[in-house]
Formats: sequence, C-alpha cells, structure tokens
Amino acid sequence: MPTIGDVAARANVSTATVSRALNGKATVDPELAKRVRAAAEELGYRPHGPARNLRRKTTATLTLVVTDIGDPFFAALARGLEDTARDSGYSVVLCDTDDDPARERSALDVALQERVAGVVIAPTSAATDVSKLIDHGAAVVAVDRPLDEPRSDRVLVDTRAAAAKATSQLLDAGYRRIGYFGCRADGYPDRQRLAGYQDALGTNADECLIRHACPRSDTAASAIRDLLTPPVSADALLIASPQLTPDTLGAVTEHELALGTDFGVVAFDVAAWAMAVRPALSVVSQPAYEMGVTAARHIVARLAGETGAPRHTELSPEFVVRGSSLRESR
Amino acid sequence: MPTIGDVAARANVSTATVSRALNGKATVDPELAKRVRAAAEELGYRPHGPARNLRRKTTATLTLVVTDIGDPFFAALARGLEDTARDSGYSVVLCDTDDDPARERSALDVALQERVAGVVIAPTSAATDVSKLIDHGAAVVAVDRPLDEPRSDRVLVDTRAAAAKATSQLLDAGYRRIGYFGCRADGYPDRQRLAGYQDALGTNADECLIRHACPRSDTAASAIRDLLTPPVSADALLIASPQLTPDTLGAVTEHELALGTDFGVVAFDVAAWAMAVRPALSVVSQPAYEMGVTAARHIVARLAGETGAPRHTELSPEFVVRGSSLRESR
DNA sequence: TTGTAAGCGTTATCAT
DNA sequence: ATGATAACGCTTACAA
Repeated sequence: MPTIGDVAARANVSTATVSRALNGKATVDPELAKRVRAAAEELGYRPHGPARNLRRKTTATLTLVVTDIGDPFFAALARGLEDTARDSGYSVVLCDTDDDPARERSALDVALQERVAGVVIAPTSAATDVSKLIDHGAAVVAVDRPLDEPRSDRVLVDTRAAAAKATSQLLDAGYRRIGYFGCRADGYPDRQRLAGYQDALGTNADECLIRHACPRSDTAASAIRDLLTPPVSADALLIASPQLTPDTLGAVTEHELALGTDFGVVAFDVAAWAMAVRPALSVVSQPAYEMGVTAARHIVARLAGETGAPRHTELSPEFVVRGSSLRESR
Repeated sequence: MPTIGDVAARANVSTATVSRALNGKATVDPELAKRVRAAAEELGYRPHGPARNLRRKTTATLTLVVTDIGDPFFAALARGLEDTARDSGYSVVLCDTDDDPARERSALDVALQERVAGVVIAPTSAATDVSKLIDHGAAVVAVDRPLDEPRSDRVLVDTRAAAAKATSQLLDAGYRRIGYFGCRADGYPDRQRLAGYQDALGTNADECLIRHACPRSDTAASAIRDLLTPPVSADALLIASPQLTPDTLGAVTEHELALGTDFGVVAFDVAAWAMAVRPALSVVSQPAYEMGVTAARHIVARLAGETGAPRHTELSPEFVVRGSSLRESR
C-alpha cells in the first residue's frame, strides 16, 4: 500500500504538497495539484485513515448504540442515520446492548477509546453516563429515550400523545373495555405509552386491563388469554410492542373474535405488515427513519462547530386508523 | 485525556512498561503491573485507538456492507455478526448500498482507507471488486450472494433447494396452478429461488405464473391482480420476497379467497409476523442470525492467522409448513 | 506557493 | 525485566 511519501516521490513534490493537494487546500498550484492527483491515481493511493485520525485528533466515525438492530424501529433509525451521516463523510459503528447496562458501558467505552466524533444512543436508562464522552468533545444525542446529561442533544417522539389519541379513537369507535399490553414496563417508551393510555381513559382506567409480558413467552400467552376471557374480557387492546402483536392477533382469531367488529386493536410500530391482516391494522408508527436523519443532523451541526443549548427535537408519530379499530368495519 | 506518558509518569515507569503491562505481556513484574494498572485507573486512561491502529498496522474493525439494514434479513445477520465480532473485540461498521454499485464501491473504498480488518458483504453482483481489500490483507466474506473473487470466504444458503421443497409441498397439498412472485429478477437469491421453483415443477412450469414486481408499487398491485384472476388464475403462490407478502395476502382476502383452503401461500423470510395471520403462514426462513455468526467466525479465524482454501459455508433454510399452504386447513 | 520538520500516541526493537 | 528510542503515515506550523 503506497504512502503519501510514495506519491510525493512520484510527483516530485514534498509530502506536504501532496497532503495539501489531496485535501483540496487552495494554496496549491493547479499544475502541481494535477500532477499529484495523477500520481496518487496511478499508485492507487489511499490515505491511511488511522494515521490521519491520529494527526487530526478526531475521526469521521459515529457510534450508534441501540438495544437491538433486529428491532425494525432501530433498523429504520439506523438507516436514516447512516444515509445522512454518510453524506457528510461519517461512518457508523453499530452496537447492540440488549438493554444490558454492562454491554452499554462497554460500547461507550470503546467509543471513547476510538475517539469517535459522535454517539447516537438509545440509553438503557436516563442515568447512563456519557459525561466522559462529552468531556472529550464527542457530540452525543439521545434517541427514543431521554438522557439526564444536560449537554446531550435529544430526538424523542411524542409517543404519549399518540397513545392517548389511539385510545380515544378506540373509545370513539365504541369499545368499552380497552386494555393495554406492553413489554418492559420499566422502559421509557412503555411508560409514556401507558401514561397516554391513562390520559385518555381518565378515571375509567381499570388496572386489570393493563398487562406486561415478554414477547413469545408463556407469560405472554397467558396474559393474552387473561385479557381476552372473563373476568377481564377486554374488547379492545392498545398493543405497545410490535413484538407482542402477532401472537395477540393470533389469539384474537383463536378466540373466535372478529378483528375490528368484536375486538379492536391498535398496534405500535407495525409498519411492514399492517396490510397483511384483514381488516388491516390500525397503527401508531414512529418516524424512525426521520429520527435517524435528525440525530445525524444534530451531530453534524455540533461537529461543524455549532455551540449553544442542546437541541431537543420531538417528532410526532403518525396514527393511521384502519379496520382493526373500527367497530363498523366489514 | 491522559496519554500513556501520563500513566508512565504517575507509575514511575517508562511508557514501554505501561504498554506492556496494559497489554498483558508476560514479561512484566507483577508488582509494577499492579502499579501501572492503578495509575491508569486513577487517571481514567484509555488507550488512543487511532494511535494504536497506526502503530499496529491494523484495526479491530469489520465493515458490513448490505443493501439495506431495514430488511429484517440483513438486520438479523448484522446482529449475529455484531454479537460474535464483539466477543473477539471487533467493532462493526454499517454500510447500506441500496444495491447501488456506486455506493458499494464507495463503501469498500472507505473500508480500505480505514484499513479495516475484515469485510462482510452482500455484493450487488458477483463481479464486485474486493481484490484491493484482499491484497491489503483484509479478510473478506461474501454473504447471501457469491463473489467471483476466489480468495474470499462465503456464507450462502441453499435457497434453491428450499424453494423446491416449498413448491413440492404445495404440489403435495393439491394446488395445481402454483405461481412465483419475486422482486429484482436479476438478483442472485431470486434467481436461485426461481430455479428451485422450476426444479419442482419440471416441465409443468407455466411462464405466465411467474411474476416480478417492486414492493408497494403499482406494478406490484397489478401483478398480484393478474396472478389471482383469469386467465392466469393461480391457486397458490411462492412469494420470494417478504416485502411483497403483505400486499399479496391483502389481495388474496380482497378476492374472497380463503388462505390455505382456496389459495396456498408459502412466503420467504417472514419470521416476525407469520403467526399474525390465520391460518398462519408457511414460511421458508433463512438462518440470518447464524449467517452473521458464521461470517464473523470465518473472519476471526482468518485474522487469527488461519490460512488455506477459502471457506465455503452453505447453510440450510428452515421450511415451516403451517396452515397457509395446507388445503385441508380450517 | 512549496519544502522542512515536528509532532500525534502507540508499540516494538534493541540495549541494558 | 525495564528503559530509550525509532518508527507508523499523516497534517501543519514555520521557513524559505
């Protein structure tokens, strides 16, 4: 692999000139610049990233820390981040934490070691410590969940309002015993959605209509059964987790309940397959891609020298009413 | 940010000793080693990644190049890769190409610049040029699609056999006009699946039962309509793309066809929501996570010095028969 | 405008 | 076993 010295030799100039020419500094003779580019081309020269990073004391790398890239929400966010970051010359390193604070810590630790320029993180908890990163000059933006750290930007979604809206719509459609089904009751998004659900129901909220369970587990199966049968007998469900949705819908059919007509459903973040079911699913979909784009923009702006108060962006989810939450459907 | 020199000063040793101690070299007095670790700890010292990479002439970074991380197949693969790579100390950089050779080239180019240790790529075409990477010593493994480059490892899936098996099962279940619905007719996976479909059908294959369309487009809608109505009148469908599946299923219902009973369906790579539909979907699911794990293992082995012929791994997809491809269902 | 040379923070060679 | 010291390949004062 040729170095900048090889290019310099071939173009009969100094390494400094090669560096300047290749980095498009104005102060270099067009004639020489051309010669340098030609030499670099002929040698197949590629600047040595680590050396450059060492010298410049910064990298063109962003770290994305999420619970699970297999979650379509985070995958879409990652896509938005990568598309936007790449346009500004940044690469994206991917880290999955599985909501494990230890894994998260280690991910942030390597981010610090590698001197990444920025970190986009869906923190396991608001207390996650990103101060060392920020002290060192990295731009940090929290996505999906807030961070206590006052110097971090954030990109959140008003999922609480969306949950309230969805619940109200179910109410309007005539459902009376509307349940809430979520996983990870301790997580920020779930708490927000539950709060929105309760906002809409007011004093009518009935504790036994609220359930939490891990997707694809026995507890999920029995929670669903409980919800669908007496004494609970829900007649509609706000499903806060996309992972819980397939099994729930299956159970609804199993219990001979007609989706929409007998049993209303609004699901969160089911984007890919809402139309696979009939009647089609009513969904609250979060603007995951845009969140990634926005996070990237914040970081790029910060790294471009923008100073001042942290940016707090709150996007709105889209609520799409389809047959699954309409009594009059069919 | 403290450097190795600061640690050395605090521990009253040379930087060389600090380096050795922190990298666990045997040749260092346990006493000193402890002092060094303490000093490093107190200072919150983190080795400077780029400097280390420069000196070591290699990085602990892998680049993953896929068409779209939003595709659940690639997301699962990414997860498997990241989990496994992390265990060996590697980070994963994510690049989406959208099947665009230009974007792919630029992704490979930065991988080369950054001197990544390895590349996992689902190439846009077998002709994709990874030779410079390999010349430079990077380990390259092709996933999902093969690469002409003879020095690259590969992790493929026998999707052709799986398609044949699925088609045969439809045949056995009594369906007679089995269609094939795919997107991107020029891609390797689609060609394999179509070939498998034809393997099973033999001379009975009817050209007009084979359609290709882009997901969520007008062409998709009309292709589905054509397939479901005379003169084509398919009575079953092998859906080679998960993205095409929701709309197809919706259309089946719209045409008053009972899934399974009237119209058989086997879908590829629908893992998350196969159980949301009733009857549940028969699916061919590729071992995406395992592919990522395997790719990581290959790379780690290569980088650990393993030499010899390229590893060619072929995994088998799982074919799960459920109600959607059983005539006797209901 | 161009060249010389001093680092950036490590690791590894070579003495001691 | 430990310590000087020379790279690694690049960018950027500073000189010319």
